[in-house]
Amino acid sequence: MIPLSRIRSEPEAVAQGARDKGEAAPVDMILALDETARQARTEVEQLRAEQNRISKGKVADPEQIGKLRAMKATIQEKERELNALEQQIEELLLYVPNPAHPGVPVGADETGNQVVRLEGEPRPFSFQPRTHLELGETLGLFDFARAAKISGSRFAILAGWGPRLQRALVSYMLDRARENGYVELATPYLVRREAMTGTANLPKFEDDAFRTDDDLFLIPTAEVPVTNYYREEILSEEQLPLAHVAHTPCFRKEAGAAGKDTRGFIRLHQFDKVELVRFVHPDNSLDELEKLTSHAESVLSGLGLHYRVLLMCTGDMGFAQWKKYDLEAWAPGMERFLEVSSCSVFGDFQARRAGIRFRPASGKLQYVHTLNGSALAVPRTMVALLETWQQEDSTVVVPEVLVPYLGVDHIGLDNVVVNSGIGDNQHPL
RNA sequence: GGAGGGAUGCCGGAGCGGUCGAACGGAGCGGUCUUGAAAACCGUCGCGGUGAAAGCCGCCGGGGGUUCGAAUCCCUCUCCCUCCGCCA
Repeated sequence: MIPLSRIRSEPEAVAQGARDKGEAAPVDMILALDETARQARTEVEQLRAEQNRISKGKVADPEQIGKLRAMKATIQEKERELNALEQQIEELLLYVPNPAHPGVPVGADETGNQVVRLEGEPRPFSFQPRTHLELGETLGLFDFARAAKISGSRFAILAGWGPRLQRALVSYMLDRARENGYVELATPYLVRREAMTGTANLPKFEDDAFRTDDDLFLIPTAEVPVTNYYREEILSEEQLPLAHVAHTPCFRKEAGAAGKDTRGFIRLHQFDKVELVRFVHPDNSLDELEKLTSHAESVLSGLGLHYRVLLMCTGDMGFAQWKKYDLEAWAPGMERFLEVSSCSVFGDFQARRAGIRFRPASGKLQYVHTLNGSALAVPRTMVALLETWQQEDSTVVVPEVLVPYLGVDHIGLDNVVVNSGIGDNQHPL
């Protein structure tokens, strides 16, 4: 949340920051309401001061009591007006986006993003690499038809080696994060409205989330429960930076993306993700973003995947982000880069909404800065992995770091996992 | 689901209609002492708004009400705890 004081002191910068992101900030409306509210506040406070002065100590004089009684009615009325104004301002403030850091390139859409670096080598192929869908067909990893039967489109069922590969990836990612100093949390997948507001998924993006009858929301990312972990708390300066990792499913309506990636494993209503979250001192949050990004990257390089790092431009970085990198892994079968991670720093934007502060050695309480990044989104990582490490016979070599987790060094036709016994219902081979 | 109890500053914990922004303890900060540290002692110490400052205003879980006056009384919401029931 952008504090009202900042909107007063630099309204044009805030408005421009919004425009750069392709959004409209209700800055003028806020300023107008604020002007009215300030006048009302002065009036109320003066009346209050008067009231306090008179009623200091016990009041016995009936004349005074009569006067106070009259004042009370006036104050109550004015105060009601003031409260209404303040509430409107608060509500509008929630719709003001976080202006990007000055170092972020201004751009309208993904064409404005900058490739910061390219890492690893695309693996050379002596044959035409297949897509993960073809590989999955051969190896019996996915079952989209039955997923649709049960849950509709954009859901996936993993089968055989599929779920095992997912578990291996998740374990690897979590262990990686722990090595990098992140304390693991296992969180609820349903959260309250306040938590969604804290990370700025609400109020503006309510349509993107699944909501229950009890006004709980299925988390769109572990960012929500983990960032809100320290909600309304005052941390000590020595605790910073705090780093947490969580593996959760993520639920997204993705209403805006209709018609894009409608089939397969790339865009799902539910997918697994390992998320890194950092709570840091405001003085070094930009350095912390580099650190966080490198932690996410270490998973990709560990898996031997070719990837690129993009600095997102203003128009493609989102409502709350201050600066953001995307990590995209190369999928040789599909011949495209897949977004497997977004690493962002939010400044104090989320901390203000969630009330996460710390006590500096001297001076007033300050808001922490928050960061988060996927490390990584599991399905797309799996796609890049399968497509990268496939062999000509459609088997897949398991990257060395995953072998201890998976227990085999390749996924193939010889060791494919099938049902057996009565009522045998084999996956496609 | 049923019956009770509770929510106070960074933390613990008093307060139960007026001088309470809140006793007391701990933590923190400043100091005395010490070669240094610990202990002990002294002092300081809630958050936010507004203001150059003095000050003024608000805040005792959220919202509403009673009253000249509410942390204290009433209503309501949220959360936590205890007991019973149900349940993986």
